[in-house]
Amino acid sequence: MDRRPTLADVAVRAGVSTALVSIVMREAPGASAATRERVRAVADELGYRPDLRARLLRRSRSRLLGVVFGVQHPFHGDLVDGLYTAADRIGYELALSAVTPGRDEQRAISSLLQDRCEALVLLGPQAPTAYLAGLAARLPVVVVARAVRHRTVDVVRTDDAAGLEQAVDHLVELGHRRIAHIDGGRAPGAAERRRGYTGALHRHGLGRNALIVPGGLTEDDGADAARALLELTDPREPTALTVFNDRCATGVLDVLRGAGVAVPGAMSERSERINQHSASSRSADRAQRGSAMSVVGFDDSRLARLSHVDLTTIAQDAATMTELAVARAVARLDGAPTGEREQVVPPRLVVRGTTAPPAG
Amino acid sequence: MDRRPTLADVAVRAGVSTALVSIVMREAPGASAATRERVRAVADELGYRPDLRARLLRRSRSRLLGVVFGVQHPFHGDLVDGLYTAADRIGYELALSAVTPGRDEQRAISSLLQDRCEALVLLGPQAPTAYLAGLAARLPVVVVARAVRHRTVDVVRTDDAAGLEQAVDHLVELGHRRIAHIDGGRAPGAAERRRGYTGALHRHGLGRNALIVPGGLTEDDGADAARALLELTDPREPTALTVFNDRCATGVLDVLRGAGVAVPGAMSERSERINQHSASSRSADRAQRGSAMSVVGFDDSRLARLSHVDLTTIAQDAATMTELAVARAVARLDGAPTGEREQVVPPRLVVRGTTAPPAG
DNA sequence: ATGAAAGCGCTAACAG
DNA sequence: CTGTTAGCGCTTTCAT
Repeated sequence: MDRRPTLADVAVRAGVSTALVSIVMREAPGASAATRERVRAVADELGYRPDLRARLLRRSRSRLLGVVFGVQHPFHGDLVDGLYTAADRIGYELALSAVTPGRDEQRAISSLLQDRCEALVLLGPQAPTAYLAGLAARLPVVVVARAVRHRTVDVVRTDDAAGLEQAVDHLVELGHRRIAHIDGGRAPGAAERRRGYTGALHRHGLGRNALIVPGGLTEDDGADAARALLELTDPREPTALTVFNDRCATGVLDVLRGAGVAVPGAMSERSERINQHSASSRSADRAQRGSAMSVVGFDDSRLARLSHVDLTTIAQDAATMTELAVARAVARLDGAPTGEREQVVPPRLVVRGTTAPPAG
Repeated sequence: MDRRPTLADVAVRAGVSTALVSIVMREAPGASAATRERVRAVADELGYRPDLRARLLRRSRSRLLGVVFGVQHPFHGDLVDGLYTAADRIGYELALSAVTPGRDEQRAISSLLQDRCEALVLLGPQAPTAYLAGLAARLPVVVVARAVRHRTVDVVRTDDAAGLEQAVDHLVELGHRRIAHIDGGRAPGAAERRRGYTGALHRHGLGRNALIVPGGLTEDDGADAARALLELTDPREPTALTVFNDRCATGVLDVLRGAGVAVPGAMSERSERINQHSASSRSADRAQRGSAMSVVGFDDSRLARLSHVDLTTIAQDAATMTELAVARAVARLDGAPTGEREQVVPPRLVVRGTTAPPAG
């Protein structure tokens, strides 16, 4: 396997200068149609591919956006997809750097810095604000899906509070009065969602019924929270749940259904059967009374859309968010005047199978 | 925000030549301790970071490995993690390129080619063998988790057939006689796993009971397959299932449990309750008879390890596979003598909650 | 141990 | 329209 062909190789073979080849390859103006034709033919024949690194090295502007994402998070997958699309549209490349169990955020960012990215897009970063601020002093930093209050850091996030208000409104409209929230702890967005939940409950005069159960952002966190909920012996025992995110909601659903608590939706066949037949356990009591538990998630990740999950959820508008994030990063690079540091995208309620009026 | 510091900036500030700074930054021999100290101090002070692109451009060898992965696949996340570790250990960098709903494999590979990666590591690629072969003519290509029979393509994969044999052995040992397989269609590894399943059944003299249900690699595929299975009125009605992968198994589990079919494991509390109370539907009949369905997945992705899933599964040894993949890529680059094109890693049965002896 | 100089593959002025 | 030239930031001889 010999050396890859270079611009010079193509130039020699085509009998022109390297500059001309460069022009043709970049589809820049300044070459005759005939030359273009010939150069392209030779390039194809040689299997020539421009060396991006050399190109970027030479260019003052690298047109490279660094992206840090969590390899575990389904929603990050959706965001990465959107980022590719958005970057592509305006001729930017993406450099991906993953946060994995064995590779922390710090390293992910650090490697991107070496790649000469012009700006950084961080998906739900864990790093403290101070660190992000330090980073932003070196190059434009756009944080997605997390609130960061600092004047040098751009933020694109969903209106988490509004999302939870929509969720609560939906449930109240269905007739629910006792609605609990399984929260995300210190996860990005969790505080805002808690706030939205509490606010909405008060607005509906249900402040007394507020109940926040510690959760988290993984399925296991949801499972734990659901188990805790099942232990609850309390007049405020809820008929509906708003859950921090879809992953967590999945865990909740599994445990609830596993414990015989009816959850509306695709599985209702089973639920009905359970409702017909009494049993001795607490959760069966619940079933016996004909009660059911409605569940609302957050994100509208692919997870929620699965037919067997069919989760009512608050959709984050990944397409818009990624579009804004890329646009903002580029605006900073161009020194264009920009508006607010923080861009808040409205969420959207997606009603699926897991919500229904309370039984009884 | 002014220009990032370069080698030259550091050199001037430290009062030495750029060559010396280069030596210090690379920790190469040829500089006094005092100089090292001073240069490093200045570099830190300036926040200097070597430009990877320029470095790679100059170096003949880029020490860059391109990785194509599917942003949707949890198991690819595990592999990426392992690849980072393996590459890191031998001083290679990784360039990640994602396959997303809006970005196909072709583009993912193409962008890596421009990045001057020295070799490509493809995780479960969909591309036809011919295309991969063409690629391998240009640079070393290591395919992970898919069988490709071509003399120029390196392959690191799990012994899929052996994995399914282990799964079947485990179930037979528990006493199951009617074991069905939900397969992965044309997904990487699916054919081998089917073969392993069929072979193992024959070995146990259960060939007559073989039943292969069309599935796929997503949760939805599993859900569909499970529904099809529930419709089954057949003497061969199984008491246990081997499923193409963990994702698919998750869908299967949800539908089975939703239909009231007892599956062993964390959820058994509910299952027992159901078993006590008869109902009219087919699946309830199944429950009434005290039957249960054991389920075995494949991959041992994080999904299987979730407490509420607790899936018995065939573990792919991601750490070993990634280690081998990187080692092989580098061996090709070094022109080192290598062994077989195909390296097959043994899988390992991980018994968790979803398998138990057949009821009755 | 240190420095000068060449050049990796490409683009951007400028000259013709 | 085409060619020449000068670097981008770094590594690597080869001198000193």
